[in-house]
Amino acid sequence: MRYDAPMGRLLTHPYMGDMTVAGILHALSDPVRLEIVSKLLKAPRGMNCTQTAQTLNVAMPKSTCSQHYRILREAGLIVSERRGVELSSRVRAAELEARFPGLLDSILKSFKKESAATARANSRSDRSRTR
Amino acid sequence: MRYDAPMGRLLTHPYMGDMTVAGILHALSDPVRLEIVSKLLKAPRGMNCTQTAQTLNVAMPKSTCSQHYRILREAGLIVSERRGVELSSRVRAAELEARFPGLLDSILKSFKKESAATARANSRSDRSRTR
DNA sequence: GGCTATAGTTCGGTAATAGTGAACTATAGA
DNA sequence: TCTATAGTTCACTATTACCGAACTATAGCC
Repeated sequence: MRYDAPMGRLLTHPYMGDMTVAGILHALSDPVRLEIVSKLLKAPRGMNCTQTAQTLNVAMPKSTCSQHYRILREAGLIVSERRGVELSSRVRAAELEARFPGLLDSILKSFKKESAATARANSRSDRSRTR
Repeated sequence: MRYDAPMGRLLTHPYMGDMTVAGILHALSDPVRLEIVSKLLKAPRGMNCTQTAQTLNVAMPKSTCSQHYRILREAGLIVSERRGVELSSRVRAAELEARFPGLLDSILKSFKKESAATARANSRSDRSRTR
């Protein structure tokens, strides 16, 4: 039920029809992966592991990053293709939207709201600490 | 960061402010729990473990059912209160909607769509098997 | 071709989490 | 108090996650 991706036998992506809601929610049930997907959506040309790990300002071993990408890929959320030495990934936004309309948007909207609230809370406690 | 529920020291529920998107998605990243929540939403007076296990037409030990409820409860998705000998749970729909507008609806809408598609596929293969 | 550097995957270990039967706790009613 | 019902907790096994070390793939240079 899988097909080989353009870059060869290394990576497989599920068909859209094999995606499940539970699978998608599991893939997104981790703050790091939520962050990755939300960053990928803003990068029209895709992003690779290394770039992601840098922008995430969380120290993350590359093996861990690779696993996060694998989980997202196997859930059908992203496609990865090789560009020279690196692997560029992007969100399968149109396909996802066709299969589960509004789902990803709604999740990322909530996540954005939560992140903003957390950031506000942190900056408040920062100020109170330095006083 | 928790408060005791009305029925005593047994069950704790998180404050709404402690809910996280990742936590909610994790709680819903299981088809059984998605089913439970969707059934609970249709039962205005709440439902208990035993009823749930029966309507789910999946053989499920009560310890497993209890764990599913615990996970949903700890993620903030449901509240449980004692009614005599049984424990009645309902979805914290209004609070969820206030904190993450549209999130639960959107997830359950996708799940419903997927369930319908699966049911159609199963009935097709049933017919072809009996021919 | 070989050599080196970069990007990422896979492996192997340990740690955390899930499913489930058995034992236990809580409530209601006779 | 005794019994029945509903659910939780415990203990065990099995699956999954994290992360460092080793390995693979590609590109560029000589």
